[in-house]
Amino acid sequence: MKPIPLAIVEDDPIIRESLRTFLGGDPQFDLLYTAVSIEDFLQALETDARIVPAVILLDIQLPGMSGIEGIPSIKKLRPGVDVIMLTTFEESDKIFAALCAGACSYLSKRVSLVTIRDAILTVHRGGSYMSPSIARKVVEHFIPAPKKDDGPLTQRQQEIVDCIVNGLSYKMTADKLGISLDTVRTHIKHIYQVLEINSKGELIRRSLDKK
Amino acid sequence: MKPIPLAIVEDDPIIRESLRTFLGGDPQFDLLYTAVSIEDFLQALETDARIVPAVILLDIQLPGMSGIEGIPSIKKLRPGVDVIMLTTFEESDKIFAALCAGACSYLSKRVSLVTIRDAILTVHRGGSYMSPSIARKVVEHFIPAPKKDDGPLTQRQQEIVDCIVNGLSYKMTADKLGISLDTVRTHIKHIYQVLEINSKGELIRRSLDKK
DNA sequence: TATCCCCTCGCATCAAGATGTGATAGCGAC
DNA sequence: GTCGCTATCACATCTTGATGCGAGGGGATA
Repeated sequence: MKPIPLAIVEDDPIIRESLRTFLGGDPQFDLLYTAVSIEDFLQALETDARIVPAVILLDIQLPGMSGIEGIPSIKKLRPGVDVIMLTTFEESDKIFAALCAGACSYLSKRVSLVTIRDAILTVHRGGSYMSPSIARKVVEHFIPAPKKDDGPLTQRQQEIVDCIVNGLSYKMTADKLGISLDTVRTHIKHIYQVLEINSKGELIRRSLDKK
Repeated sequence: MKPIPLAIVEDDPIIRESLRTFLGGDPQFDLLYTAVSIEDFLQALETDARIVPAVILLDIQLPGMSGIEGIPSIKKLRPGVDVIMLTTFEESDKIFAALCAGACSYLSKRVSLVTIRDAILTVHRGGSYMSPSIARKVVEHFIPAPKKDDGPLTQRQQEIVDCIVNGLSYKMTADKLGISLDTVRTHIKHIYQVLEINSKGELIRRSLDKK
């Protein structure tokens, strides 16, 4: 198995050297570059085409451009790279921002060097490793989805709304529900009063937002 | 440390017995119940109030009600429980369905018993463990977000659309952009042709969807 | 029973949107 | 220069939507 080309972007000298010593000394890896900032790293990538890491360990808290902000630029220069975020923070915001930016793994800095090593191997095999507490936050992100209050609408009113939101006209809605056009109008009227809105546009926007 | 109360729902006798033997023999756990189906398990939870597991190992592929379908019912009877899905499948659909239903961990059945044990401990500590390939799929779910094509609209057309989507009428849009009402109409006409739609509702829905 | 809410329907009116036909003008491409 | 695209404006017509007023039937509840 060929060694995995690596890069590290970390400003803290203690952690950086610790990583460099541990990973650089492991024959499974080929540590190509160690940067102290995104700017530094981008510069290196631009000037030296030989730096093509498969995996990057990226600190999230960096002087200048943050790790998250840097991901797009890095991916632009080295599209295939997998990014592992290293961080002391576990705020949901940062986690999701990093994942959305293209990070594929997110580790707390408190984990052991062995765990980091394993995470690199996992990522390089096409997997992903998240610290347990971070994984939990990610998982919980999916749960609030089913939390949608249907508003104070009656069941019938909700049916009307569904039709309208799905693009049906009042007439088509009337046909579909087997009621008269005027009845649909009446329902809409009441719905608008209850929801305190006054146009189909707002109704659609409102319905789409909560889903 | 008190043993962690467990329950297992698994129809395959081999896997079930394997889990039962391994986990049941571990003093860290207190294996309260082993069910072969959701129906069986729900029945047990209803009739025996002493069955209050902290963690449930739940097969996703079960005869009768599937594991995913069963999660809401289980959570209803035992709200605080953490659910770990065990599965041979790694389809994104199933993963997200399970997470949305309230599962907090998702393991491939191919992992070792030790990994399952560790996952239980992790989950019970408030974390989450996902098999690497599954974690990767979860992570990738976040990435396609920034993929929004603004459509083949010209810049001017997009301005019109923005106004409309923000709730302005044609007249208000005309005033805001400093053009005549008829011009707005003309633009809308062209926009509808290009987008192949034919109502304001569709326009709004379409615009909101991609954001 | 009286009351309230929900669903149903009708009519009327005005505002807004959808659609067709046609015209003028600037700008870049061929 | 002509062609094509974009942006602008006008007029006409028809459909749709928003809103007010009124009304009857059914079910739940006090």
